[in-house]
Amino acid sequence: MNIGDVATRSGLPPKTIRYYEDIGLIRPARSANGYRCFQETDLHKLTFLARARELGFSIEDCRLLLGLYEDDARASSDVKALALDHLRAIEAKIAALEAMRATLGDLVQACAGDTRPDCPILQGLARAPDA
Amino acid sequence: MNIGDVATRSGLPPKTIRYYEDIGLIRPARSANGYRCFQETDLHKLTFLARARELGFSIEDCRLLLGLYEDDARASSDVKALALDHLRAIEAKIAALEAMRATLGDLVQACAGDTRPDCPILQGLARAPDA
DNA sequence: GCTTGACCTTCCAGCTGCTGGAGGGGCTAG
DNA sequence: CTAGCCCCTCCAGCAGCTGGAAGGTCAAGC
Repeated sequence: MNIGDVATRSGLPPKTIRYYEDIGLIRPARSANGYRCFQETDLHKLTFLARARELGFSIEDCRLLLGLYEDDARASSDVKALALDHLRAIEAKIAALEAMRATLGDLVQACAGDTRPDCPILQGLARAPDA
Repeated sequence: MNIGDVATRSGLPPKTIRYYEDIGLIRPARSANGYRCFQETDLHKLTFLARARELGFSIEDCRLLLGLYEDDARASSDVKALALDHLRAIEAKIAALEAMRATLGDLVQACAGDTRPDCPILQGLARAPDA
């Protein structure tokens, strides 16, 4: 398979696939003409990567996950620990965003949104956050 | 005031303040020795920026907000529109993260997390997302 | 007067995770 | 034999800083 085929099949753009090779996540073979020549296993790894990325895992996490994926002697506890850490990070991000939403939502609601210059949003930004 | 003072008072690192000058968000005066010389108005702008950033506004949004902040003839509707757009973006991010949390949470719960290699998390990543 | 140390300056490089584009080669069909 | 699509590499850039090098300045203490 050429890169275009695995791109279509994995859902990842060719550029991204080249990048993943660059940073050592995959090591596709090469044809005589220099084209990357992907096997089914490469495709599996790419779809695995695509899904891990969709779940928000960092590239370095993906590297570890891929290592575990390929290691038949892995302990599922290692995978779970990684996933749990990431889950906590996601939850922290959600909490931070929800705090933003709450504050911003209040400000937006307080703002008349008309032609006058008075604006609680700007006032809120200029004032101390908890004042 | 020197940069260290405004850094302490605004909560922004000196590096960030220099960066904000670089990209034209602020224009502090200079002392004879070349040091940046901040007025109270600069400090106000910096704290404004710090809070806008805390609420997740992009630098370009901050630039617009700062322009509105300084424009006595602004219409609050302009501010509100910007804030509302950003609020929608935050909500979209929350939704995306909550989808991740749900999927990842299910996988984590299904995983025994012991010394055996069987791992629903890895299986989930290898399998189609909706399959 | 001199040193020490904290502060200030500029500039360049790097982080994440791609993405766009330039400049060039290969391959297939008409 | 040319058109058009695919492939290649390499370099630059996005956001929003952050770290570090190399050097100037200033106040305090000896």
